[in-house]
Amino acid sequence: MAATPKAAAPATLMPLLIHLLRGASDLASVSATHAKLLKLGADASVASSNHLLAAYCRCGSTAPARRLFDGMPDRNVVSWTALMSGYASAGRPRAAVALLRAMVLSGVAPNAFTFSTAASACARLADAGLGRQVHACAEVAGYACDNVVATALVDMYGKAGSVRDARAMFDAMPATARNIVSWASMLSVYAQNALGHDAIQLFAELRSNGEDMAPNHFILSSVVSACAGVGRLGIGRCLHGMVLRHGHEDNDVVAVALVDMYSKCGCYEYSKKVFDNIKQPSVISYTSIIVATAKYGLGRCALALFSDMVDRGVQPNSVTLLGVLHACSHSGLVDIGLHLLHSMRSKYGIDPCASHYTCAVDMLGRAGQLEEAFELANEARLDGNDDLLLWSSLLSSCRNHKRLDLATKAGKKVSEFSQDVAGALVVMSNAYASAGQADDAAAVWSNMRQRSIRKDPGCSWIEIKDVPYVFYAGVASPAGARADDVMLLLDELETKMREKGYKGRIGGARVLDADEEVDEDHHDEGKGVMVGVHSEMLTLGFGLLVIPKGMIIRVMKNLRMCCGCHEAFKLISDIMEREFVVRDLNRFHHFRRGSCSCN
DNA sequence: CTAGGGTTAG
Repeated sequence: MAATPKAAAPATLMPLLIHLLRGASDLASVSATHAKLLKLGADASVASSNHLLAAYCRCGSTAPARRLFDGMPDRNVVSWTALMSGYASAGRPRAAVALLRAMVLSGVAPNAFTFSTAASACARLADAGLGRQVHACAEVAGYACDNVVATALVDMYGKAGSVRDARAMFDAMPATARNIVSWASMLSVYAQNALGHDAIQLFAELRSNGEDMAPNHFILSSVVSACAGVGRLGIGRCLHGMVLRHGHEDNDVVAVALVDMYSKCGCYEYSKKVFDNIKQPSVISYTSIIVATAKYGLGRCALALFSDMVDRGVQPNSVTLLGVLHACSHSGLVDIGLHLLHSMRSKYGIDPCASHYTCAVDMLGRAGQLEEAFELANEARLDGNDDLLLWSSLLSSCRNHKRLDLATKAGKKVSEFSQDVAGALVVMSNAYASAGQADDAAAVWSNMRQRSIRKDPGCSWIEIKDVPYVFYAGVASPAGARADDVMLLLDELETKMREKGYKGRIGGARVLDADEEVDEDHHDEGKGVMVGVHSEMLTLGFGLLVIPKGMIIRVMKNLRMCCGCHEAFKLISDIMEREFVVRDLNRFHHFRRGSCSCN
């Protein structure tokens, strides 16, 4: 019996169909091909429909894909997976995961492609619960040991914040199954979850037993960003070298990670150099250099970069505008900042959100325009945690400007929240303490103790020959930190500083005047809050001892640097004729010749 | 038909 033309058609049309669809990246040409196919009267085989389905999904058109899918008399695992992947990449991950259940119910067995797609949809949702269900299904179906599925699950657990599960998944993979993507995924899990030290350590493992796996741009960008997070300049520089050796310097993502790393390690000049080498900076490239410039207190310079960006036709996003506001805030450009806040919708089509308002309120507060700050805070009409953050920041400003009346108002607002308010309460306590109301300060502390609220301990660290040394206030120094020599040096410095009119103390216990690093053991009921030597001071002392003259001493801190230490650092830079860069929670201080870049 | 990277106030 001769083959009917209808049966022959798909076989002959298939290569043509694939060719046409491969070049079709927009809805118009995919539907044109679809129409042509229908006109030819070719019977829609499952394979050709799947190709069409995938083409619709590639150009992000899930609606026609869905219509096609619904009209298919037969659907195989490829049809289901193609549609699932279409939903996931079109920003509808929930619908994608729902398809997994539907396909099982309709009697089609998922394969490795299906499970990895489903896992990646759960990653987009950052939903570990749903992800765990997908993991269990994959396990039962025998696909959890497939290396692509396992890697997708590593990524899913990481994006959902379950770092331990991600690592367990990674560890369960046989060493031979771990390829460059598996390593890159695990590294990015650490980097994205602020576990820079773990990322750096895992990278070292990859280097020592990953044989022939040369680090690619995915790995380099993750590890560079891990260095940025923990301020490891030494490793960061070494990675920059690898980037150049492996020819990844033109990769935009790697470049951004380097800009960010240098800026967070206190090397603004290097950040700028890397940025200037980017041929066509993206929004993110511009944003990262604007944020870096802002953190360095170069507000005008940040604004110039911003207008440069707009002139070049690069559309700012919400993060960019936050960076620009931040720049205004830290350089006292209040009017420009407010104008930006109020014109961002009309000029750039971006609605100000909680972070923009908080930044603007902080800007007003910093400038001492506290009444205006209150007004804006009320105008913002935020809710929940956003509102708490905004009022806590305003409370800080009131305290910094010694406006106890307004601080009480803001403090009342803050205490209405039943959430973790440790930071805000410390600020409140210090507001009282600096206003000389030690009893009220002590009352806040005992209230905190009763509610068993604790604050993260402050710590500072420094990198010596690629080894980090971490110091805590009032706690034994790390091994090799020469604690006695450090204390001796600090005492000597204090004497010299006295001669220059310094009134504070750096060597012994004293009244706390900063909103951080409270060592409760030193707390003396009713007499004010006492602390030992601040961690940044210990770290600087150690740095002065071991880092040769002429080299910049780089100190990192997990909280904000306190005013007392800030003053002392300025004097010490003059006395010792040294330069230091301190990176604290949110900015840089470059000390040299008795002054600081932050003014 | 499948897995991975960068910027975010206080």
